[in-house]
Amino acid sequence: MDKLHEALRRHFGYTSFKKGQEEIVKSVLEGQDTVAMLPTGGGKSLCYQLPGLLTDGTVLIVSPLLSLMEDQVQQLKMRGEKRAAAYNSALTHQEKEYILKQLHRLKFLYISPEALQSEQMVRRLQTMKISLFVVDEAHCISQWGHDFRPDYSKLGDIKKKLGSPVTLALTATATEETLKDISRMLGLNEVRYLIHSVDRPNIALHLEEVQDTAGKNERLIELVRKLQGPGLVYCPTRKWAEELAGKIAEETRMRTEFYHGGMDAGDRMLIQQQFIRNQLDIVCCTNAFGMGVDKPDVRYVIHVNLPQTIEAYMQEIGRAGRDGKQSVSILLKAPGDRGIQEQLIQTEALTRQTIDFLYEKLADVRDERGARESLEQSGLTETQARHFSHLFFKFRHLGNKARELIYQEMDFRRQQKLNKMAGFAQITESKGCFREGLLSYFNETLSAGKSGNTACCTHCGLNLEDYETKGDHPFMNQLTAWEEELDTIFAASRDRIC
DNA sequence: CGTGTAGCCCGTAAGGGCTACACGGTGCATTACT
Repeated sequence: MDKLHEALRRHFGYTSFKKGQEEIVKSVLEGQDTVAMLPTGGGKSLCYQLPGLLTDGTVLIVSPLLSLMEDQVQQLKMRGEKRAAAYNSALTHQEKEYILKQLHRLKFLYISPEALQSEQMVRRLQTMKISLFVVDEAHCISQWGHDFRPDYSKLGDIKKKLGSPVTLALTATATEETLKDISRMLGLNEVRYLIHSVDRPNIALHLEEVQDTAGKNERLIELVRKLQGPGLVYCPTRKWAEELAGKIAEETRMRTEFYHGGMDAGDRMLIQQQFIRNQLDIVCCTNAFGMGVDKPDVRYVIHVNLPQTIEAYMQEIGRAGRDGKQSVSILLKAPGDRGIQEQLIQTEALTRQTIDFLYEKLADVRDERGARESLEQSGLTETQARHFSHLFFKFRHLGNKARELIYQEMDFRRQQKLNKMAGFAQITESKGCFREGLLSYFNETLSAGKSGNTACCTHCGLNLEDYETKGDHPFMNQLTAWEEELDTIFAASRDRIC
């Protein structure tokens, strides 16, 4: 047994790596900046935890969600690794101070891109040895870094300030364009790409045209009534998710809940846990749902509207069938589908005149914080203000060209991504294979062995009846005896806490 | 762009029909207050 496998066994208790892990571990241990794709549930955290344990210094992990950080830290602690902590706004003043003091003793530090902007934190990190700089869910850099969470685009600078430690960016789904964007934004030069196919052969692809919104809702009820669950229904708006959940619950009596970013953290956590523990049949959600939800047996994912990007679509349908069993994804489309997404993009966009006006207004502003305040006073939303001030400071040194660049950045990027998604959805008008069409956006071709696979897509002879509930029980996921018992225990302890 | 709703008209009154208008996703952090 070589050293690596020996360490794998000793620290994690595994005798072999999962697909793709070993390459990634070796790559970073060789000191190579690496951008890697690994299927969700494929054991991403091991890819930095094992190298971290085998080298001196601290592993710094940038993570997009507070809940993900908490999960990871807890898992490490449960495995007996106490030198792990998360640093973010969920902490009190005292806790933050404590972590800053103990920083050099940590093996794994999880942090949000925003918290990593803190000068105090950076100064402390500069005095330490960072063995590995990790960006988890690295597609967020490209997906959010340009507008929604600009601090993601500043990770490259931070990395440099920390003396450019070995960097590892991890994601499950990214087009070639996104992978390049990630490397560029992180300022990686000689980067090694460890890529696998984004294809998930056990997820059948079905697209279906309906008349209008009423038609979608009607068809959806029909589908969830028949399909074997559990399932996810992705909706474009919070309201739609709530109404659908109500309607499904009423008409099918299946255990249905909704989930979106407007709910408080406790409710969100509860729904997520219930879904994972098979106490719900269906969750109607917005794009807020999914990251960090590692449920193996989701049998279908239905979209009642176009997602905004192909990558979002991939991520979302990819939540089905993690156990490798046959699952199905269904996109219900209707003529005016682009409308909502277009509008969502537009509400954050600014006109040329507004940009000119605001550009003048910011002339004397010194820092981003001041800029944001001033912009919000001018009536911009929080997101708009952050986006604009980010672009302002990025381009202002270019003088006259700056405004034009800001204008282009604000308008086009997201529009283009939506165009591609809408372009893909038009595939129903051809006779082509959906899977081939979809993979082409990732510069992939369908690997051999597909012929005769009727579970591929609508145009390859997919039969939705194969995904319907069979057997006597109208509801899936009847709890087994021990699960029920466990539940009573949990419920009891929950009551005590409340 | 599409949907839902508030408010108006009509005028036996009630409620149907119309127009105008608002609204729409993703999460970090931070603040001053009860």
